Amino acid sequence: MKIGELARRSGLTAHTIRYYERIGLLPYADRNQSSHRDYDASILLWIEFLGHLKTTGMPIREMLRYAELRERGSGTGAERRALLEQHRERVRTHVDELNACLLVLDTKIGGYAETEQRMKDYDATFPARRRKPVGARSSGSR
Amino acid sequence: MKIGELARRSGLTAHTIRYYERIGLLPYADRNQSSHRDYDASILLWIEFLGHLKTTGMPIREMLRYAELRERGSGTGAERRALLEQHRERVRTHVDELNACLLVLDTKIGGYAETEQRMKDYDATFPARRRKPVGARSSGSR
DNA sequence: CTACGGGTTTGAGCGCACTCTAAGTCAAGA
DNA sequence: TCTTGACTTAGAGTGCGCTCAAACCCGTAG
Repeated sequence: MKIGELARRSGLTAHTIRYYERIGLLPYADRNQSSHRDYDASILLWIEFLGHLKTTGMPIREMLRYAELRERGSGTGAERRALLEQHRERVRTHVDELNACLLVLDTKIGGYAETEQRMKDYDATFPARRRKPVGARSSGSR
Repeated sequence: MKIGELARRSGLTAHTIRYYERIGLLPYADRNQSSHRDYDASILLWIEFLGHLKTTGMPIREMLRYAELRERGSGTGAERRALLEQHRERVRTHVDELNACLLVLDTKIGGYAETEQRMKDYDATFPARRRKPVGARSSGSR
C-alpha cells in the first residue's frame, strides 16, 4: 500500500503520515524501488490506536514515548501499561469535568429558554399587538 | 479589585487577563487614577463561565462571538442560546468519543495485565529459579 | 515523446492560545 | 528620599501540531 491509499484508509493526510514518520510516531516505512513508501495493512491498527490517544488528548511527546517502548518491544510491557493507566486516569478526570460543564451549560441554556418563554407569555397578554422584529423603526420614520 | 488579586482569585495570570481584554473576551476594565484596572467581583462569574467553555474545548473565536452577543445584550438571547446548544451537542459527542476510547484503553491495559499474569504464572512453574531483572548480567561476568 | 498523476526530500509557514520582555509609571513604606 | 513591588503599554516570542511549498523523480497512457 502506498502513502496515498494509506491516507485514504486512515483518514490522515499523506503530509501528516510523513510528519509522523519523521518524528517517530510511525515506524520508518520500507521503500520500493522508486523509494516510495510501501505499507503493510497492519499499520492501520497502529494509526487507529494513535487516533484514540489523540482523541483523548494525549500530547505527541507522550505518544512518542509509547511508540518508542513499542519499538523496543520485549520487556517494556509494564511501562507501556503504566503509561496507559496514567493516561486513562487523566481521561476519566477530564470526562468528569466535561460532564460537570454540561450541567452548567444545561442550566445556562435553561435560563435562556425561560426568558424566551416569558417573552412569549408577555406577547400573548396583548393578542391584538403584532410582534415587531427587534430594532424595527415605527412606520413613517426615515 | 486590581489585576493581581483577580489573577489569584480567577486562576488566570495577569498576562492572560490583559490578553483576554485585548481580544475582547473580557470587557474593557475601568481604570483608576493610576490607570490600573479596577475590577468588580462580578467579573469572576464571567471568567468562570469562560473557563467552562474553554474546558469543553470551545475555540476563542467562538467564545468571542458569545462575548459580543452578551455585550450587545438585549435581543441576543436566542442566538446565545443557539450557540450554547450547538456547543453542548459537540461536547456530548466528544464525551461519547472519549468513553469509547476509554473502553479501548481498558482492553489494551487488560491485554498487558494478562501478559504480566502469564509471566508470573510461568515463573511460578520453576519455583527454584530466581527471577533476574531484565538486562542483568550473569554473576561473575565483568 | 510527453504529459500526468502519483511519489520523494528539506525546510519554511501557519493558526492557536497564550507568555514574556522592555521600558515606563505610580504609591507606599523604611 | 529612595527603594520596592505592582501595575501600565506595545509588541515580540513560544510550543504545539500540523500544513504547505519548491524542486525533483518515476511509471504509465495517449
